[in-house]
Amino acid sequence: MRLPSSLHLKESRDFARIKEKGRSQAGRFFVLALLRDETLADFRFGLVTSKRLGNAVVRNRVRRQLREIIRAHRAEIAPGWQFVTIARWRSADAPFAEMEQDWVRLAKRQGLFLKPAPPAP
RNA sequence: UGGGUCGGCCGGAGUGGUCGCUCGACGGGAGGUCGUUCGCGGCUUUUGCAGACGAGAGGAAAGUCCGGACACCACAAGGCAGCGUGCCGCGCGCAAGCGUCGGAGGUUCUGGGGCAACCCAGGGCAAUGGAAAGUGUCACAGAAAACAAACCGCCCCGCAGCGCUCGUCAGAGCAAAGCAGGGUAAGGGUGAAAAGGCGGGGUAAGAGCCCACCGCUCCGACAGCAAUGAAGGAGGCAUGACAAACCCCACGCGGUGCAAGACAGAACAGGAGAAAGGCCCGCCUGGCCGCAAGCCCUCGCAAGGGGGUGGAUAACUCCGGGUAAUAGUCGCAUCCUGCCUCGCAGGAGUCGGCCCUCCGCUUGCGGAGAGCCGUCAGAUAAAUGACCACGCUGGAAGUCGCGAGACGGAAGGCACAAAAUCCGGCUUAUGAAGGCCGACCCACUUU
Repeated sequence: MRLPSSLHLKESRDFARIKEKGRSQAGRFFVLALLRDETLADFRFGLVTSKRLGNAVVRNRVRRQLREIIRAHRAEIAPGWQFVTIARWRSADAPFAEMEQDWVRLAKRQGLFLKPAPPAP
């Protein structure tokens, strides 16, 4: 399952729009904010890792781990969503399995997934 | 020679599996075009491919301290502001800064002396100008913390009078608790720090109030290149700490940084502002650019000058991406040389692959060399990795044993930190093995 960078949200106004018009929910490690966009054939995602998380190395690692989580669940994500995942400070040194669990729980509760998720491959 | 401890420098973390990201070029598909023997081929453009191949963070990429390349600003004057540096000498460096160098003061530790304050010697440490120019801060505790302070205690005076003594029973004297006023910084207690220390005199009690010694402050012959030291003299003692808070002083510095800047891009102008200002330049002085045409007044023979009116043009600033373009392009990717000069060619080097020759031998590995092919980090909400297993380190529980110990292997740990135009220097952070250098200690050997 690939995850090219063309799915990334890059414009700062996209982030602002999701923050302003979308809904959000906070978990233990992340905040998930999302907004419907029916014109999209697939989905778009953005990541936010603030300086509160740590230095550049820590921020980069959390971003990569988040990309890995999203990549692993790409097939389950319903098309037409724009969503932003904001890393909270606790995620700086969290185990990967717990981060994934937290993100999946948020995604399910916000209806990001297509249907009851099939068992992970 | 061996071992150990400490310090400095170099070094920059292993293996495999599954999956992923960015870039390059290759192949495939599609379009265009040219050729065609109608099979297809050449060139070119473009898009996606869960296509194959190759490459892909550092010694500090960090801090942004210094120097340079490169680009723009009007070659950029003076002052302020801002930024940087900060004991002295010597050496290196343009500078930041550096030094197994020498010295000065400070502070701290150890040893010695002293009742103590403090002094002497040795070692360590530090961004070590200024805290009597000014502002600010100093928690908690404590009565009081910076133009210091009276809680307890001590002392004096007054009121009061438990009670005691004497008594000629009239009274007299002493006098505790308590209350009011005052003195006092010796003692207690608090604190990181309590207004110099100790001894003596002195006093109602005390106090540099006075005296000796020690310390301190000021002046300072003289010594030293200097930091600074200091004979001597004066002063009863003032001046708590922080300048890595602002600040003051001295010295140094064109500014802005690839978000520079160029192209697409039309500039003989797309929109908005700007109603006289804008720029150098954050502020002032100074300078440069601009303040249109038209009209009126005025000076002048004239060219032209001055003033007013006028209007929204100018300098300048900001925004946008419809056309065009588009996940904008270039700048921007090893080095050198050449040019038919800006994208090609040649050469050199790095790494990888294939193959050949030679050498060593553990006989399938290591080393050397030649050839061919490929490659040279280039992201931009920012790729260069994620996960798992092994590995290294670590040694818990538990088991065995009288015990010494043996078996056992859990948790934890495997750094600091990520390019952002490029190069050089500096500083700071930091992990294993291993290597080098220096100091000290111990043992042995030789002289």
